[in-house]
Amino acid sequence: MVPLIVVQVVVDKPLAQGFDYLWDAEKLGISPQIGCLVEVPFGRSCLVGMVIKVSAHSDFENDKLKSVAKLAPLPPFDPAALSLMNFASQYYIHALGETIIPTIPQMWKKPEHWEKIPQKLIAAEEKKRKKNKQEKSEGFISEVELNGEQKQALEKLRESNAVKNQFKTFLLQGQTGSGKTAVFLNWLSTILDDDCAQVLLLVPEINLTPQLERRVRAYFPNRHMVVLHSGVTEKDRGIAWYEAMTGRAQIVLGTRLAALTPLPNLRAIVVDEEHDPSYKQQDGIRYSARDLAIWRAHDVKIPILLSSATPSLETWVAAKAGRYEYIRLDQRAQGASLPKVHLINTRDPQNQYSPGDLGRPKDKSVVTKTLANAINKNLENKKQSLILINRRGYAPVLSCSACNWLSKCKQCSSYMVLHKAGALTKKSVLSCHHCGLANPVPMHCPECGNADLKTLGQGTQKIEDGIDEMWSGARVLRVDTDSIKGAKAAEALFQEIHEGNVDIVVGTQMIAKGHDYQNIGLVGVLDADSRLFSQDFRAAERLFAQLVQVAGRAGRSGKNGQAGGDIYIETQYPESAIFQYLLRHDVDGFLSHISSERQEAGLPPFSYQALVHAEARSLDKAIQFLGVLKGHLKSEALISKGLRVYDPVPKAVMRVAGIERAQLLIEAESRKQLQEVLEAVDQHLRKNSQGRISKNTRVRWLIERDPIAI
DNA sequence: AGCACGCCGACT
DNA sequence: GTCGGCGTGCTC
Repeated sequence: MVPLIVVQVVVDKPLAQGFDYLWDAEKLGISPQIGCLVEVPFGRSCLVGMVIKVSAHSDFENDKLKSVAKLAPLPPFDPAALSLMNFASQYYIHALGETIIPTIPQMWKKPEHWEKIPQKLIAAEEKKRKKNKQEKSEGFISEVELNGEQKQALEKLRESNAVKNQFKTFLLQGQTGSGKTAVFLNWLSTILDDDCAQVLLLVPEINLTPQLERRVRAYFPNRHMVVLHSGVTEKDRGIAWYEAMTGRAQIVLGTRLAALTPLPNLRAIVVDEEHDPSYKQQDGIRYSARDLAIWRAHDVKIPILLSSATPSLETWVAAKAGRYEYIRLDQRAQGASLPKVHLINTRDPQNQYSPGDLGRPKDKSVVTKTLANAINKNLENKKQSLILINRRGYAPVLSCSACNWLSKCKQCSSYMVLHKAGALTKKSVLSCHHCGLANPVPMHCPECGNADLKTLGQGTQKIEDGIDEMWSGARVLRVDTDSIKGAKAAEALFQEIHEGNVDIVVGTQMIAKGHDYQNIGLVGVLDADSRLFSQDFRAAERLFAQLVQVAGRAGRSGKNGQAGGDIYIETQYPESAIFQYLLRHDVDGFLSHISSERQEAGLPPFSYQALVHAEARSLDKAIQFLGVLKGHLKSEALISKGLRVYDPVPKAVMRVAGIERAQLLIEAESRKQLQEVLEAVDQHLRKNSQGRISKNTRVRWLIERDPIAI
């Protein structure tokens, strides 16, 4: 009698349990191991799943057990990868199968192709060997070129290398141009002296450019590096992931999705621009790649470095409290100087055009006179200007001058944005940025028939038009997600800027991310006020970080003792604290200021939050559903001291694509307390749901831990 | 989640 | 008579 081998498998379904299967060792070739990727019959179809338990018996009726159909040609996940998955699943209240399976590239989730994979890998290897020779690298700054401060920072980091198996979190804080990248790349390169070691370098969802990739590569000419981000093709991603999880790739450079890649020989992690909101996954399992990276470093006892010019308050507070080792770079490397910040009070008539002014445009100017003069001067100096406006399209709303009609979206509680015809779009449209609905632009008001429709507000297109008109001789380029279709187009546009074929760039925040420009003399920010008074308590923190970042783009040009650039911010509220700290480049002052504000209000990082999201056909149903949930928590005495459950409220954008949305905020004094209540919420909701839809009310729900927007 | 089964209304 | 609505239950 052959002994029974039973494996427990989790699949990509919102089911908390695993399912038992028989393991036919003869058919599958080897004995089962935890972490194996398998194909199993499930219901009437087949699914890929992961083995999470191996045993000799099953609690399930043994004669109803099915057998594992296939085994992937993949080594099992290493124990650390599995413990990371387990942690993420518990912490973010997400089924284990739904946590693991989506992190596996598509290439490995097609059992019908598993036989062919070994050949594919060999072919890819061949192809790469040929290509490898042509790869360029640039931007290498050797250790001897580092300034004193950088050397000291590197020394501190290296001290941690000397102690094996030690978890330590570092915060490397330094303004743009202080040479943070050179410090951590030199650090990683010493860690990679060990041939087996793997390092993970996380970067935000910037348009990962060949530029950045080349720079990292320059430091590790003899090391095997892979890149993982959404722009990498499925096939390349599958291979890169395989090389990472088998320990062959020594450097893994990637965006948040790389944070969940198994790395059996991981020795160090760097999270660059650690404050960046794109580290937070916004659908499926809503994890923070930065937080998971820290947990991971702790779990496998390795150092982790968080790097930023404007750390998140969470990180900054931890560093101040001594929980993280705090390393500062306060000088600017390579002689670059800080940009000068100018606040333009838009309410001051001196800053605006008056009727008799020379050079005044026919229509209302899209920029203040003061900014226009600065742009003029900058043009004369043969420098490029960057104009920032965080609004795509021509105008955010279309309105009727006779009645009160506004271009509201039929399906959402938001307005449709006017996009004018251009190089990429043949026709002008009214488009909803929430549901994607696009309608032709009406010639007459749909309500009263009036032909005089007016635009309200301004977006990148309108600014581009206005700038074009005011500086007809200048070469103007617009950069936003509308002007960039596909990563190649992006690279081409940035190339234009780098080569100096553009005088004025108009764009959204995306132009400030990740790119080092050499000839930007001026940055103008047009819509800072729109984010000054937001409902979201983190809005100020985010705006400040973005402004510091764009300011840094201007400063870059101040190399070799030249004057740094200028940043002009148009605002009605120049006296507000955020701008005053920016004026003095006082990052710590600002963080200290919002830190005490948060502490007083009991907000994160001085408390821990979670949201329960609810979606339904009617808002009442969603609110009621959350109200009932709150009632249940109360009646079961789950709301203890130190825990606050707020009243359910509609979401900021209440309706999207016809679905009404509400949320319930839960706030706790400790992580443990929050964990307990969230597990109770999950259990209770699960009991009355199929998947994530409540049985009787048909409300779809979702728990989100550590939300970054409320 | 996805799918089958099952029990009630307006239709070729 | 049946096509189809979605309430309920199951997936090893």
